[in-house]
Amino acid sequence: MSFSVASWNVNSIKARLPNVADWLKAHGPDVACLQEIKCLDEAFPREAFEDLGYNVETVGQKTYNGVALISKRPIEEVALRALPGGEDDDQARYIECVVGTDSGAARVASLYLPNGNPAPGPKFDYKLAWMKRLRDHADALLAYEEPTILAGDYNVIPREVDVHDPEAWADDALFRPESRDAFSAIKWLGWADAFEQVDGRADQYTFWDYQRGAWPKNHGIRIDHLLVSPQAADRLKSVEIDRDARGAEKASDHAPITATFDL
DNA sequence: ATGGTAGTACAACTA
Repeated sequence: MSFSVASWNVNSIKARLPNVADWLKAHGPDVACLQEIKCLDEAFPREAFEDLGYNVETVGQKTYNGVALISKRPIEEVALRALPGGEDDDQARYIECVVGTDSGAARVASLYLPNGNPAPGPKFDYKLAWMKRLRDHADALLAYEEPTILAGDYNVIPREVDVHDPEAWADDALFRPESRDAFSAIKWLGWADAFEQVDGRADQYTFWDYQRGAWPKNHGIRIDHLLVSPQAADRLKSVEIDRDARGAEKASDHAPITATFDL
């Protein structure tokens, strides 16, 4: 039995609907975790996805942020519409659902971790605080001993080999030691980076800036990740980054990344 | 060292 989960920062679902719909028709993952939908829940084009066979859950926000989780499998429960511990945090960055699989169920989250630039500063402080909340929640989730996939735009470059020019990014919030250490600390709780688990090659990017010809020059970074619990890691079959989606007309600056499980 | 692009929304912010 096959169960696939994709993560894609679409950079506005309204601007990207043709790209996303075409991609879903061609690839059809069981679950797609979308980030930066940049619209309120009522403005999300849910019918377009329902017509493709997806159930739709969103945590939207006007202009910025916003996440969606769409699933061909039944959504048995919307477990969370925000990351715990953020009483004064009104940014739409997290949704967590339980979806049915052929072998039972899987827990899947779509998350959009704060960018954090410029660093240092209040935005960087917010990023690190959000990562601490994510760590605490990720630790709690492991106790369920379920197949769990935390998919999203983490805005963290984990390794030197995940950026075309490490020196140029040294002071960036996406590559600073504090960000990388916080990401590493989550993994050391017992989570695996799906890409590193099955591939781990250097120079495999998921984001290329619109500026400075980053895409044609392949000046990219790997910041979109699927962290998987042991019960999902044991069933992980493959991971694919779809660069073709980044090369399309009117593309998002992120490429989708898909993990496939024997679940 | 600056500016280059894209999206939202119509000025300026985010990335």
